[in-house]
Amino acid sequence: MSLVSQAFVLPIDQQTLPLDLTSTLACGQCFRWRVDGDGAWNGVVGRDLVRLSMGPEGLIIESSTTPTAELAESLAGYLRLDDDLPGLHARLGGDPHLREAFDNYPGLRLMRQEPWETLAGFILSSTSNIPRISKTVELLSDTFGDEVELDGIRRRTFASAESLAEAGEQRLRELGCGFRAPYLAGAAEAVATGRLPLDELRGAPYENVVGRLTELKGVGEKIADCAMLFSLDRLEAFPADRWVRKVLTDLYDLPANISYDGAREWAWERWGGDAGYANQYLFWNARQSTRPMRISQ
DNA sequence: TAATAACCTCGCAA
DNA sequence: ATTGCGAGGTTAT
Repeated sequence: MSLVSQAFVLPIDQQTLPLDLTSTLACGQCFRWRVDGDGAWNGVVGRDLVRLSMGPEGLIIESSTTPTAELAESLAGYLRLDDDLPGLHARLGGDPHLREAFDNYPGLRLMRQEPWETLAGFILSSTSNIPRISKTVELLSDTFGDEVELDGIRRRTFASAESLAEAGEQRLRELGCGFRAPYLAGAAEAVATGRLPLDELRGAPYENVVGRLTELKGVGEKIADCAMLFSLDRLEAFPADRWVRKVLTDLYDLPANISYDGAREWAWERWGGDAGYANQYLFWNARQSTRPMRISQ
């Protein structure tokens, strides 16, 4: 088994360090991870095509570049393995609705994705759905990304901001972006020119980051919150979409017409810096129990 | 400040 | 197979 010999195993103790690849990679925070026939997940992280699966001793990592301890460390950051999930479950588990979500998806983790890919993906999410977003993101990558190969699997890196800026609105419309095409092209231009330095936003105050992101046409508070929560280390971000808002009204008795800011303030009072995790667990639990998504391809 | 229509196209259900 | 509906929001009125 030459494949196994090339794999790197990152020890995982599910008791102290729970990790569930399926819920983490399928819960709607990322758009480019797929399960293959063996039940392993493959996705592109930076310039590497990576294949992940859970073995008895931990996370099995294969990569288009030789899997090393350094890559494993990088993926540990990508999967936010440093987040204390048991602690989170203990802090918020008194809430019966979160308790249910924790019990259903105990190893669901937020991720630390690349800011540009995340922002672009969620610009495309506007009035759309996960299958369509995934398809468009993949088409953009197939068109503008660089090929990477692992054990016969061929994928491409995500389309750079430069490539999408150069492509322009009309080309992005041809590739199925619809009315989001000018938004994506504009964001790509801002990032490519350095006018919007995404990586420098990581440490800035919350309101400043929201302010910078929402300067972009097509990026409102919800999409800004998604980019912040899924890629910019802002775990307090609370991207209340229609599913989460329905949870807030149906399960927590908040008024249906509560403002976006009102929902965020309410979440911060209740969950503080854990608001982002609460959001994702509630989103995925509601989404799966209402209209379960088929996890495949 | 708050409500409403328009925006592209595609996936999915009937 | 074909049709019709609604989709993880934002902007413009």
